[in-house]
Order: sequence, then structure tokens, then C-alpha cells
Amino acid sequence: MTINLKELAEKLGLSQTTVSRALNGYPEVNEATRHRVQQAAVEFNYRPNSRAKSLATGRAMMIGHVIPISNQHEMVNPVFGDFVAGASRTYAHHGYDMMFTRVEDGNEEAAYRLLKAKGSVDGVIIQGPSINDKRIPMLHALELPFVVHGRSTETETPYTWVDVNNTRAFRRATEFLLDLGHRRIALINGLEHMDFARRRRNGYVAALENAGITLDPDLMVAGEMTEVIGHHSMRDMLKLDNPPTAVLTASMISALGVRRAIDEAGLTIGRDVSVITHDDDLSYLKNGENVPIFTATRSSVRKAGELLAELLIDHIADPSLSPQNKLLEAELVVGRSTGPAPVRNGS
Amino acid sequence: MTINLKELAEKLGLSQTTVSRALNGYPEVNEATRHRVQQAAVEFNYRPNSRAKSLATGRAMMIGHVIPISNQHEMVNPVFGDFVAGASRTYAHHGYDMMFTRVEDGNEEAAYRLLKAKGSVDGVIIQGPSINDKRIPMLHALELPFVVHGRSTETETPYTWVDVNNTRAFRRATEFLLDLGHRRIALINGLEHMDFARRRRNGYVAALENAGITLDPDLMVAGEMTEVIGHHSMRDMLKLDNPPTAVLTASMISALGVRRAIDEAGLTIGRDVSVITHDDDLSYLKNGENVPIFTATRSSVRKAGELLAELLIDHIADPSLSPQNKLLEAELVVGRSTGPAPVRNGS
DNA sequence: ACTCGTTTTCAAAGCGCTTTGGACGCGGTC
DNA sequence: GACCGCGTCCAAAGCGCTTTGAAAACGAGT
Repeated sequence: MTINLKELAEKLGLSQTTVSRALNGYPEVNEATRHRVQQAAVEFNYRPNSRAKSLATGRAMMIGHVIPISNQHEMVNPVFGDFVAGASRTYAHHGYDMMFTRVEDGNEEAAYRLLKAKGSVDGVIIQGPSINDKRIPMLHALELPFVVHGRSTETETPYTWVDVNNTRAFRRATEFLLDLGHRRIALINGLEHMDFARRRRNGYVAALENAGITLDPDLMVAGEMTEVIGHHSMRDMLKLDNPPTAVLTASMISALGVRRAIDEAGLTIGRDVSVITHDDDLSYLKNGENVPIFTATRSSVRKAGELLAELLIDHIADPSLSPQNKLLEAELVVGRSTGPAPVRNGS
Repeated sequence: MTINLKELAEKLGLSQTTVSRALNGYPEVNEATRHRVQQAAVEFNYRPNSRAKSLATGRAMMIGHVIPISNQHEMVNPVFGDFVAGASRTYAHHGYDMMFTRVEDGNEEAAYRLLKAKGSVDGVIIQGPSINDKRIPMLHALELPFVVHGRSTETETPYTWVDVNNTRAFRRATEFLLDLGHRRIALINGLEHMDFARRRRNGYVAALENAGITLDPDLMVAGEMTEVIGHHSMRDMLKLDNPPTAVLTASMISALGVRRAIDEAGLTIGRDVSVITHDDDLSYLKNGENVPIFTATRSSVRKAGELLAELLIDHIADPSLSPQNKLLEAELVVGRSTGPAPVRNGS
């Protein structure tokens, strides 16, 4: 069924060497015979066995993604699919495959070590870095090429990353709300040991402080970015004596929960309560069409995937390359979920 | 840095054969030396090179997932992440890795053929089968082990599958609405060349016909399962002279769009319009907590992933195994989105 | 005709593992 | 003492590819 090099060479009356070279584009082979070889390869559907090729070349032609899945709630990052879609486009273009390793609850170190020792990947992509993420120095020590989706504050090891300017994005979004007259602005953030969440908070805080507004801990929550938690957080805040008139939320999914809480409270989004969310531009959860549903800071996670894959492949090709960075600016898209601050009753 | 078998054997003063056998649990090795070998393996962090092992054994220890991503809208299935989370648990348990191949716009055949010829996988999982899906006979002919997530009507080739009883689920859901007095029941379905969507429609149609209700084409739409399309479809239907009082929708994400349309129309979900959705029990999009947000037919896509991976691995171990099937029943969970049919003005 | 440089081809080694087919030592049997 | 069986180990072949080092073929130059 599947033909191998030896058999193909025999059929052609050539040596394996010549056939191999013909197919891999080496110059020391007659153009006529190269043609003959290529035709035969197509005819017999010959494809070099990937394992044998890897063994011979020492390159796996495979990129690893290690996905941490906590065993209790089996939570998988909703961004995962789109990030992969982006990265895969680059991989396909360069002849790389991608593999996934599931790792339970933080024994990631073992997973990376295994990947390296087994020689099954040429490099890995790190997602969702926390503050001072230990994976970065670890992979550096392992000498396994890697790139990071996001940054890790406090990490001293140099590394290659692509990140969204989260601080700027949330600062800008907050200022937008301030300009609309809002003074009670809430933040429903992601888990704040995550680097991106910390930066968003920083941006939010900076804008408020700059406007001379005292932070209110009641208006700042951090948690998993789910619909349910978004709903919970908003619902609780709306029960406050002095509820927020605007809220920043960390993802479209949280925002949908926020919207539900606002609806349930009999309020109108964009009139009684303004909402701005961050939008990763997920393919299955577009932020409306012409007019966005939510005013949002938008940055495509798919594009980040493409870019990171590109950087990783560069690094694999030349490991001596110095680390590269790319900071993507999120755009602020204005939708129907924001409006001027309502005039408070009795004020 | 990474040690290989030869070096390990030298350190131990043993042959490669013995070391290999000791580590792979073969009986013809003294227990004392086996112990010595195992300890040394741990000490030097020896891991057999995966490529070399594959080449020698002829087994890739890898499962392939081919994900079709249309080049225009780069749509990735939102179910993808959770399905993978489920499958990966099984893979990890059996020592398999998983790899992903992106394939653009329906030249899937080439992708599978390549996977087979390169020997990079021992089997593949097919997702999202259409009616009479051509991948099934093709993989059968290729003799590449595979299992299917879902079924494919009209396919004659026997194959192993795990599916939700979509017909029953949607029939039951429709009957539930009928029992609540609804007569104008809409269906916002997935694309109906997909097998699961067709079955859901069948269930819906069967329930209505059984109740003596004539189908209304205005109340039946099929499209991509996105928030935006859910919103569109519902909005348009609410503009009808005789709008639906209830709607069945194909996914949580569509349902969120439906909810938005209902809100925008100034109506209340569960009172003016009842909604039932199918819920894949995605980890990042839970259907509320104690009281579900939506009344839903629920079936965990993660569990399906686990099961399918199990069946595939069985099949790889023994290709002569006859095809196996598993039909999962969706449970109907009653939430706040359904209620008795409203009394129509002027009727 | 002979040499020499180039082009073209090949035999063989090697990648790191598994596995076949012995080899070796030791005790028990006849 | 010869033989067998058993437990334990090993040398070497083989998986399908790349790549090194050398050989053959070919023209051109003298």
C-alpha cells in the first residue's frame, strides 16, 4: 500500500541516495532524472515516512502546545480554538505539524521535560503566562525553543513574546467611560495572577487615579472569565447602595453574563449601565456585524497565533537569534453598549 | 543533555537489548538488574526517543485530528476545545499523543492520505460528519483506523461512532413546548447538510406532525451556529405577522443571540417567548448554576471525546474488531427560558 | 590517448530504538 | 559425562530515511 524509498528507488533503477536528493531539491542530480523521480513519486503516492525522516534529520517538524486542564472543572480556554487556527496556518505553510499535550494541574515541568527528552517537538508555545511564570526560565534551561503568548512581569530570563497592549487598552477604555461622564466604573477582571489581567487592572487604575477618582474595592472583582461569573459579579454590584454606571469586562463571554444581569435587573445596557469588554475576535463569537454589540477593545487572537508561530519557527531555524517581541495595539470599537452616564436620582 | 539507550547501557555495563527489555517490562530479565536499570533511567532522565521508537515498532503512538478551517471566515468549531479536552484525557491514559492538521476547504482527502503515507498517526477522529460523508468510505479504503463523532446517514460503509440521540432530544424538546401550549414553534438549526442538524430537524418535524401542526417554513431556518445568526434569525421571526411563541435553537451560542433579539424587541424570555437550546456542556459556557439559564437538551461533548478516544484506541490495538456504536441520550434540563404559551392578543 | 575537472550516481554508515536468534552458565537427569 | 532446560544476557539486523565519501561517467583541453 504505502511505498518506501527503497522500493521507489528500485522501480526507478536508481539508488536511494539519488532519489532522496532528487526529491529534496539537492543540486547534484540531473534535471532529467529529477523529473523522472518526481513523476514516479506522484504516481506511487510516495511520502517519506515522517518518523524515519525525523530520526535521520534530528528534527521533529512538530510544534508542541501544552494545555493545562485542571482536573476538577476541566476548564479549557475558549480562546484555544482560535489561537490554534491562527498558528496552524503558519505551521502548515512551513511544513510543521502541531501536537497537544494535556497536563493536569501544574506538573507542567514534567510535561516539557518529557517533550524534550522524547524529541517529539522542535519547540513549544506557552500560553497564558502568569506573573513571574516559572515555565519561562525552565524552558530556557532545557534549551527547548519556545515563544510566549503574552508576557510575564518580573521574569528576568529573556524570551520571545507577542502580546496585546493590555494596559493601554484598558486605560483607554476607562478614559472613554470617564469622558462619557461615568464616575462609578467597575472592573470585572480575569484572575489577577495572570499577567494580562494584572496589566488590564493597571490600565484601569491608572485612568481612574489620573481622573482623581478613588478606587472602590466593591467595584473590582477578579475571577474566571465565564458567563456565570460575569453574571454573578454584575448582579452583586447592581445591588450595591451606590451601583456602578459602567463596567469593564475581560471577555465577550463574561460580557454576555453581565448583559444578562443587567437585563434581569430591568435595566437597559448602554443607557442605565455602560459595558466595555475585551474582544478576542473569536470566530464563533463575533461582536455583532456592522454595529458592534459591545463597545470593545479588540485584538485578534488568531493573528497573535499566526505571528507567534512565525517567530517560533524562526527561532528553531536559528536558535542563536536574539529574542523578539511584538506588542499589538487593541483597537477601540464603539458599539451600542455604552452611553453617557445616567443622571442619578436624588443627586 | 538528553541521554540515549546506548549511553545508558554503557553506564550500566549492560547491552542495549537488556536495558530496553528491562524498561519495557519483558520477562527475560533478572529482577535485580531490572531494578538497577529503572533507577538509572530515572536518575539520568532517560526517555526513549519517540521517533526512533516509532520507527522500530511501526506504531506512531499518535492520534490525528483533521480540522477543516474554511479560508474565508476561519471559522473554528466552538466545541473543538472541549472535545479535545475529553479525548486528551483518554489519550494521556494510554500513552498516546494527539496531533492536529489544518485543512483548508475540503481537500481533506489529501490530508488523510498524507497522514497515512507519512505514517505519522495510528488513527484519526472524524468530527462533524455530513449526510453521506465521503471521509468514511475513504478512510475505510485507506485502511487507516478511525472513529466518528456523530453519524452519517446514507453511508453504507460500517464504522464506529459515538453520537447524541439528536432526533429524540429535539422531539422531546418540541413536545415539551407543545405541552406548554405553544403552537408557533420555531427551529433555528445548524446547517442541514450536517447529520446532527438533519436529525434534530427530523425530531422537531415528527413532534409537530404528530401534534397535527402544519410546518411553517417561515419558522425554520438553518445556518452557522453563531450568536449573530441566532440574533438575526430571531429578530426576523419576531417581525412576522404571526411570530413564534417558542423557539428551538442548536447551541448555547445561538441561544445567546436569540436572547438578545428577544430583549431588543422588548419581550421577556420565558414569558413572551420560550427558548430551548441544545447545550454541549462546554466548560467555558456553562448553562448557569443551580437553575439553568436556558431550558436545554444537554449532552457533554467532553464525555463523547473520552469515549471516542477509547473506542479508537481499541480499534488500533485490534483492527479486526467489528465497528462499535454508542448512542448517548441527552437530558432535558428545565430552566428559566420556558413557560406556558402566552395568550395572544385578539385571539 | 591521456589527464583533469565536473557532473552524476552510488554504497554504506548512521539516526535510536526493538527484536530475532543465539550464547553462556548453571543445575538437574539419565 | 553428556544432555537438556531454564534463566539471563548479548550481538546484530532492521525500521526508512539522510548524508558522507567515493566511484563512475562524461567532456574538454592538451
